[in-house]
Amino acid sequence: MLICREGVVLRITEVEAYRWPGDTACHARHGRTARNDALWGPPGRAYVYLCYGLHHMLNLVTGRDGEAGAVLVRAAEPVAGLETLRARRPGAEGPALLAGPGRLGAALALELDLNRERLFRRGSLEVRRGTPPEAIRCGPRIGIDYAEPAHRALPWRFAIEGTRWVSRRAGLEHLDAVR
DNA sequence: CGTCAGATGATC
DNA sequence: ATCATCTGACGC
Repeated sequence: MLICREGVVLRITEVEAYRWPGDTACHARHGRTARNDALWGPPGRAYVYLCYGLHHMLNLVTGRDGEAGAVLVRAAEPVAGLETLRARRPGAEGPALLAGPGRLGAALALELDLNRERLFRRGSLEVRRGTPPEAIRCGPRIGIDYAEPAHRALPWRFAIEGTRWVSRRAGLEHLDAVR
């Protein structure tokens, strides 16, 4: 899948899945609130939130309207608009540009007002179908120490086999082959 | 290589 | 107080 924004085109290389009920890593675990409302809404929209006061995180809402589910985009590789990306993140080279959800948010210049944006139509933030990966790996998600152990162990992080565009704290070597 | 603290702000 | 992170500093 591709993410398009202001002339920048990225191919998604790494994601994590979240849902509620059944997953205490999910933001929806304490119910529907102003912040996570988009997570409960109709699929195909963005769920954007600020993490640690610094990083804008991009999720694609997946569940049916009224159910909470989303995919966190953790890394991507550049397809077009490299000049713009470099200008937004001076000094960053290679994976440091786009590998990691916070870095990705900075590279895309995400803002909180993109929350609830419809993604599968023309707009300032858009998702399009790209070249499907040949093989995928999966393994545990990252940065969810607060969740129940059984949910921490769920293999719900996915990355394209062989890509170098994977978040630093969570390299491909920790993931199992899926197909 | 590794571990660690601090940044920083919306949210509950 | 908490937090789906990142960076730079330090120690080995």
